[in-house]
Amino acid sequence: MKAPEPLGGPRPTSRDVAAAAGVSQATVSLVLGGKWHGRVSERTAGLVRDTARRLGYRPNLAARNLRLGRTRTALLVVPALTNEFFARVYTGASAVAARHDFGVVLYPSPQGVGPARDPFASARTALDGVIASSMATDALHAFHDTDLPLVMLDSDPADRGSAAQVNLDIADGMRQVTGHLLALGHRRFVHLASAVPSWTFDVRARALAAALRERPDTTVRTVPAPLDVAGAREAAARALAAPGPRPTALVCDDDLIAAGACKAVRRLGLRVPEDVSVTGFDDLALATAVEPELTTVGLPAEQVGERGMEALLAVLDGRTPPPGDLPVTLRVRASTAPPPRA
Amino acid sequence: MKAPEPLGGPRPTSRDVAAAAGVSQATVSLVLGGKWHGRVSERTAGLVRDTARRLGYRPNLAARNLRLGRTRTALLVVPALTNEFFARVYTGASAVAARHDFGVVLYPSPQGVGPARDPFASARTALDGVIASSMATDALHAFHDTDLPLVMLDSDPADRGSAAQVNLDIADGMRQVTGHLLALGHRRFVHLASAVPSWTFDVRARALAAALRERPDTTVRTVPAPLDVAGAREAAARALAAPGPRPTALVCDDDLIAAGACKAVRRLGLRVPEDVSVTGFDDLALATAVEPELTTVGLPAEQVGERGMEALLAVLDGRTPPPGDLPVTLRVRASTAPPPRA
DNA sequence: CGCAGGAAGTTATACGTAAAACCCCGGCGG
DNA sequence: CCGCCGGGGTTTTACGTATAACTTCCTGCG
Repeated sequence: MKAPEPLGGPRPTSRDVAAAAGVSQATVSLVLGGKWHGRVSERTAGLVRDTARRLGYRPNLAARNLRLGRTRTALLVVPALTNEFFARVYTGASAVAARHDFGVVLYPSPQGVGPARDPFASARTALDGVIASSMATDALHAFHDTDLPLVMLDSDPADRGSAAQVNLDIADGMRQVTGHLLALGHRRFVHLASAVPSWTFDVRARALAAALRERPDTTVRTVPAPLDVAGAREAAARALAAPGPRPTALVCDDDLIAAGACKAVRRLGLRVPEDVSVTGFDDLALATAVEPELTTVGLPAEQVGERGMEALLAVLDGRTPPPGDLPVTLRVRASTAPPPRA
Repeated sequence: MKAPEPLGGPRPTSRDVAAAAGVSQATVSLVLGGKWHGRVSERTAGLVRDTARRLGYRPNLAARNLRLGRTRTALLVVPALTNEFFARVYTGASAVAARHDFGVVLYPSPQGVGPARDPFASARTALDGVIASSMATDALHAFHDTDLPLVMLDSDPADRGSAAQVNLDIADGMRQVTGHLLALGHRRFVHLASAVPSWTFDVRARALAAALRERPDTTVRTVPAPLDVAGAREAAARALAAPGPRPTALVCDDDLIAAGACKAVRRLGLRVPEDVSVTGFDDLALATAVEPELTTVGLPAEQVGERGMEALLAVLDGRTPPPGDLPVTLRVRASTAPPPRA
């Protein structure tokens, strides 16, 4: 009836449990490991389990990891968790991991770009594999070199190497956005493009350019914008103040940029969407919090994490992860409308 | 000149390095561990380091953790990473950890409430300590029982037990909000209160009630609201549609709720802040993305994480973490104004 | 009666590291 | 000439677990 090791005393080991139960350490390991059928009697197994519970036994994971040579732990590399998209990716990956008795540890790669510092210096535990999201090309080399199974999320197929990949059909998203705006009658576009160099943004730019190239009556200007509302607002303000006819549609690489763009439009005394249409990307919580609600592209972020983790598990299992991009969906809301008749 | 273990071959161990360098494993461990001064000659040390680099040696962390009995890893328990506040807490904790050569692994406690499933089942590595944020009382017991050093963030002092605590001066934040609104002339309040049972929300309610109790000419009604924009909007709509004189100020437990409240107000054809003032809490990115920008209470989320990690390190070091709540700041923006003159 | 074979364990070993304890040798003070 | 010291290592052990290999006992069968 005494508390399980009230304090001070070191944690009980499987040997302690064995001694208390009057069996050998191997038996304890067998029973608690679940693979004792036909090796240990029901009665002994029960006794062992009770004793373990009574002593408050918890297996030493460091020892187990050493013995097994695996840790059932994956490293998830993300640029920044404060970005809702990556928080959702983590959530998805973590959920699948939990289901397979896996753990996920994060490596917040410094500013999402540049030659990330050695992530393994930060990992305090051995890893079974790596899931890297939206990494810059050069940063990836650090991983390719480690012979650890690698899954890349939302990243350039050209960097693929021997890694598995889980990608979003970003290009299709941008095509849908463009199609939607063209159908509404827009012809003069500004692309508020993220300044962060990353495949996920390059694809947006290329898809937009490709779509408009087929329509000679359209114009588009690309303006770089930082990935935050205040900075994006300024960038958008400058874009709108530029000489020449005013653009009727602002195509933004991200919802944060779109929110900033909306503010810039209104600051000029114009209305969204009557005077200027604005589109976002990602469909963050923000998109339905602002007014007007943003027309944007919904990305299945959790699914990216889930598929990423599943791919890693597949690789670890010697299987080949299923190919195929994840579909994205255009969410038409209130920030887009036909251009003014001018 | 050959690549460090191109593939296939198992990772080299310290023994492999020793063999290649023609020294004993102990020497390798000594040199790479950095504590060899006076034990190993400069020349040998250099040789060992070169050999290790050449073979691409990485110490097996599972073995090290086992040997040392410590992992330099902390568990951070958070309700949900998609909540920007907790993502920032993680960021802060992680930064301090990295500086001290520590790791942080997350445990996303299911829906932030209820008797969390055993977090140690999910941790695939042994832990040196736990940082638990905004936990429900009962869920904490699971941790108190483990004899692991525990730091609690933003949680009820009554649940403190033997753990260290890092708290925000939430009550002061709510006092400032209330003071600001009273000074503007508001008298009829609605408190849109989070339905999640948690100390951080209870304090808001108590502080608001206490502040208004001193002013007999005020009225306040408490309306529960979910922690998302859409749900909060509905809750706010119901509150505004209630019989009796319309409230002039909506005090919200969270920026998400405030954003929803703003939308509800406008849906009724009213304006924020001319007809109804709205205040938030947390100062998320959202607060400056919506229009009007939200008057809210800024919480130093990163600092919470930093102080939490520092407190844990202190405890592990046998020191006593410094007490004292972290200050919060009222951010007066555009969503509050004097009430209409009726 | 003898022995195969299964049930129920036990003994022994390996995982890779850190570090305590030990060893050897050259120089130096007594 | 002996003993001692310290620089520069090496040998050895322990950490706690999982599991392969081995033992023992019993039962059933030919």
